[in-house]
Amino acid sequence: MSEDKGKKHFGIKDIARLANVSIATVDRVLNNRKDVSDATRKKIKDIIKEYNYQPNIYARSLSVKNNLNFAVLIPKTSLETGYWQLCLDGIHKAIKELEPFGIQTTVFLYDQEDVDTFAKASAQILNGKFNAVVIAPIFINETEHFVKECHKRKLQTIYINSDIPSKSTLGYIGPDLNSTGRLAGNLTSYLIGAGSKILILNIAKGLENYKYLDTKIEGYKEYLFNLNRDFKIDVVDIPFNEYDEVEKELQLNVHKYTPDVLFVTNSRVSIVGRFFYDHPEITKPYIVGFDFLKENVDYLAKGMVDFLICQRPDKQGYFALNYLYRFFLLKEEVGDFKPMPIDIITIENYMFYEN
Amino acid sequence: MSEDKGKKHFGIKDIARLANVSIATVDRVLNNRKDVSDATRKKIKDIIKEYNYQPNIYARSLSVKNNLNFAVLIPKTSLETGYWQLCLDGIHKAIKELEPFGIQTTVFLYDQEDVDTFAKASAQILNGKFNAVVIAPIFINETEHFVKECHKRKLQTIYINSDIPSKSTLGYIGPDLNSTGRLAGNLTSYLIGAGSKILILNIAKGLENYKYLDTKIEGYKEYLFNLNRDFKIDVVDIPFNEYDEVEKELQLNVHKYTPDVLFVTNSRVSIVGRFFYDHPEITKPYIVGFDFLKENVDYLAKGMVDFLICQRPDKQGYFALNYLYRFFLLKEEVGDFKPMPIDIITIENYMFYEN
DNA sequence: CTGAAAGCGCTTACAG
DNA sequence: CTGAAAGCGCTTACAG
Repeated sequence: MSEDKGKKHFGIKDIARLANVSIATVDRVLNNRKDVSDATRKKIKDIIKEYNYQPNIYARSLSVKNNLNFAVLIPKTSLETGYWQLCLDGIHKAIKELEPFGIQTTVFLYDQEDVDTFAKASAQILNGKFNAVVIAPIFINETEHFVKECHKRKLQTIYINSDIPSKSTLGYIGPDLNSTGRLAGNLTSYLIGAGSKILILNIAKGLENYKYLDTKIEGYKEYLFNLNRDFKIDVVDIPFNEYDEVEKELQLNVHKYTPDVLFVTNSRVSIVGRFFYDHPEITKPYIVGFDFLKENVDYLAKGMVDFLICQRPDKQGYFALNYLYRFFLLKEEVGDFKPMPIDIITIENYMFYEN
Repeated sequence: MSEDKGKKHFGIKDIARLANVSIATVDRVLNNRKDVSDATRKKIKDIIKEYNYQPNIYARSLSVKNNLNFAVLIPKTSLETGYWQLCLDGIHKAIKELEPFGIQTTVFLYDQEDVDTFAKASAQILNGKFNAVVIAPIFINETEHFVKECHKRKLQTIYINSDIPSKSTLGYIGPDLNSTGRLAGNLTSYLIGAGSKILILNIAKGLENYKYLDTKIEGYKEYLFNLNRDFKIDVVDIPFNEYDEVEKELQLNVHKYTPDVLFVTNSRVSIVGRFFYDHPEITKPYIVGFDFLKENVDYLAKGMVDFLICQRPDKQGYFALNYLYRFFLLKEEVGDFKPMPIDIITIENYMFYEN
């Protein structure tokens, strides 16, 4: 009926006493260093196991004088999307937590519409004295080139937000994009009957940079196709410009396709919400889109957007650095793929979403 | 294009040097203790502000010798529901993290079908030397009595999982139960057309102990009623017994009501999933229920359950203790209501839900 | 292969 | 009102 937790901290000193050695020797065993006889090593290991010794990581963080330098290379926040700001928020949270451990982190931001800024920033990183770099691989070829150079210099790499074929050393942390699409398909399937019309909307500038949208769309279509419910699915690309121009395109396509569901493949779903809000004369289809941005949530709250699928960019940023910390300091193995949860937000749970 | 983070830690020593005082005096100012002249206090405060001094909480945790004792009073895990096990998992995680700060936590488990066990455990807590207690207030009157006694003894209290009218000193951490019901209503509304039939199922032993289910049901009905879509809603209580008996009840009620949606108000939704899995001859309605328990997820994965609404019992447990830590050690103000996120899980995102 | 000592950035008696 | 010193549990040179 009651579980007790007692015992004052059983520390390195206690081990030393029990083993009749100095604390330095215990430390050597704890950190798997050379220069300990097998006999004492075994004796100490046994005591550690017997007493279930847990090191005090705070004491360790105090005494250890790390000199780790991490770099972060992600797109800068643009007016069009606050998505990367959320990611940056998570990164700053991690930076603050990591500082007491002697870890310095430098953030490099590039313009995702200007590959030169990526090249320049990545060159800076290569010339710096970094131990690891967190990369959002928007430019696939340039990233491939960059990580190759990193690996030559023994610089660890980790991807966030989307994965690419050329491997980083520490894997990828972010959503499974195919599943993200499948989830959108799953939600869509609950909204409409057999034979309904679905319009997939890509609203973006320079679509060539957004290969990962294709993965989402594949998952979406595949899921719906396998239901055998004879949905009519069309895909339309709309360049992201002034609202007025996007509106014109929306008007055209909505009239052309009269969809029952609109699936917006990225965080620009608020634009579509605004469109139907401004045009109450047009029957609103169900609308599914991405990301917990203020403007998206506004139209969710107004009932214009039905489902927002969220992949926690803040957590991605936070955990990317957290994994680096664990890799370097705690020597933990890190798996190749660290999937992020994929959250579903509606008008009835958005107010509790933030922590 | 790049944000720099530099500077070795600016510490209490640096402040002391700049202010021409000893570190003890700086410490006095930092911790708002008496016995410092206004002049030096101001000088030090200015330096702290100017250099944006951030204390190293790890160093603090090392040197401070806290003697805090927390108690946790929650239902024990029963065979029928792993819900409280999840909560306990989060609590154990927090206990481990809090130990290095000199915080001892004792868990008391009571049987939610036996009020005597609650009385006995709460008496034990009152006789102990605790500074605070985390309470899951299943027994409303007994909890009211207990917290009154706690408050007489200057014992801080905090509720988790569900709230009750008699106030704890540190508020409530958990879901907004009315919203939880509304969210279930919201999802339901996407599944069915006007005039559809909905059956609400309470499957529980000793229903009188589960007042909080009523709050969920209220939110659910209210949401659906306000849509004016002429849904037919019925509520049925089924005592929780052997599966065979529940099955019989289910069979009766499904035939009687032929619902289009089944809303199971607690975590016993796997039973309903199993029922339709075992009876493929009966047309399965849409099924909405609660909680990320293994057996529920199994039937979600099998396509028998459509939506699971999850209120993160693990996080509730973790954060309850985390709040106590912040209240006592960081002197943070804690709000009255700390809402938990309400998550939606389907067959397409459950595999990424756990962290 | 092993140990004594200093130090990480704080807090806490204790002495003045 | 103020300061010198010890100590929290570790790690890190340095000496042997």
